[in-house]
Amino acid sequence: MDSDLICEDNKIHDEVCEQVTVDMPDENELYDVAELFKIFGDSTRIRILSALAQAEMCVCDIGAVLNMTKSAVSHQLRILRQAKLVKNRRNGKEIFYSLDDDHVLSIINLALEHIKE
Amino acid sequence: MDSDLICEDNKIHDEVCEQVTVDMPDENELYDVAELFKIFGDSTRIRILSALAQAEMCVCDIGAVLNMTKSAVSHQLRILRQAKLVKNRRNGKEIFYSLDDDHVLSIINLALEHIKE
DNA sequence: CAAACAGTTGAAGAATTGTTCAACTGTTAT
DNA sequence: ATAACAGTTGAACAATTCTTCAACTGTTTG
Repeated sequence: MDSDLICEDNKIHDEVCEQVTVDMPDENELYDVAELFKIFGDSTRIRILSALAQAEMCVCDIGAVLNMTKSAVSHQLRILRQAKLVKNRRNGKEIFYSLDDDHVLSIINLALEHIKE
Repeated sequence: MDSDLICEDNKIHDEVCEQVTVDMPDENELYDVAELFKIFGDSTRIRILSALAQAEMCVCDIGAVLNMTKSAVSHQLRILRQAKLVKNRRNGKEIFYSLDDDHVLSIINLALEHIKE
């Protein structure tokens, strides 16, 4: 990872590298962005979010709509909850989930647009 | 995955489920969106894309800026290439990479906005 | 209080993924 | 032609991740 790195000595390359290095967004921000995308990067979770985009739903019903066990749904909902992408409220035995933020949908929709090309 | 599924017989639930099922986006589209996000969901790739957002660069220089081996960079570039997120052109010994599409950046930037809250 | 249902949780196993290493291709310069 | 450099590739290994299963908590109802 040392002798393997740099192109032959070349001022133009060095200048570009330095400029890009300086202008790079904050390392931690990029890390957080990647973490966010990692959560979107699973078809099960995207399907859950798409379902919740249409109606507040309980775990059981999400499972019914997506043909998954309650357990599998619950595991994914925990991840979505920790990422603050969904919120929930209890009503008797049932726990209803909904999107936490409209931002979530705009990101998915932007990606959907990109796909259709 | 059968007896585990549906809430107690309840017309309201059934109606919501049916409506959501009908209105769900196409299964394959959601799958493709998840695949796209999966590619964004790695900090190495996000860093590469962020670097390329600022300047066209060769593999060596990307490695220098991000402190990675050429091999690791190349492996990730292949994934980005296959997803049509970056394009390349050869110039002598060097191969210069750049973003394939401005769409790419708007998705990342939207996510960056979401992060900052 | 006991049964029934909604939901959560942890462990286990399979599958996927990212990096490294070594060997390879392709281009340039001596 | 051969050495040197830029880049790619496949195998191997470690690490992460998703689902299933079984056991658990919490709430309602008989």
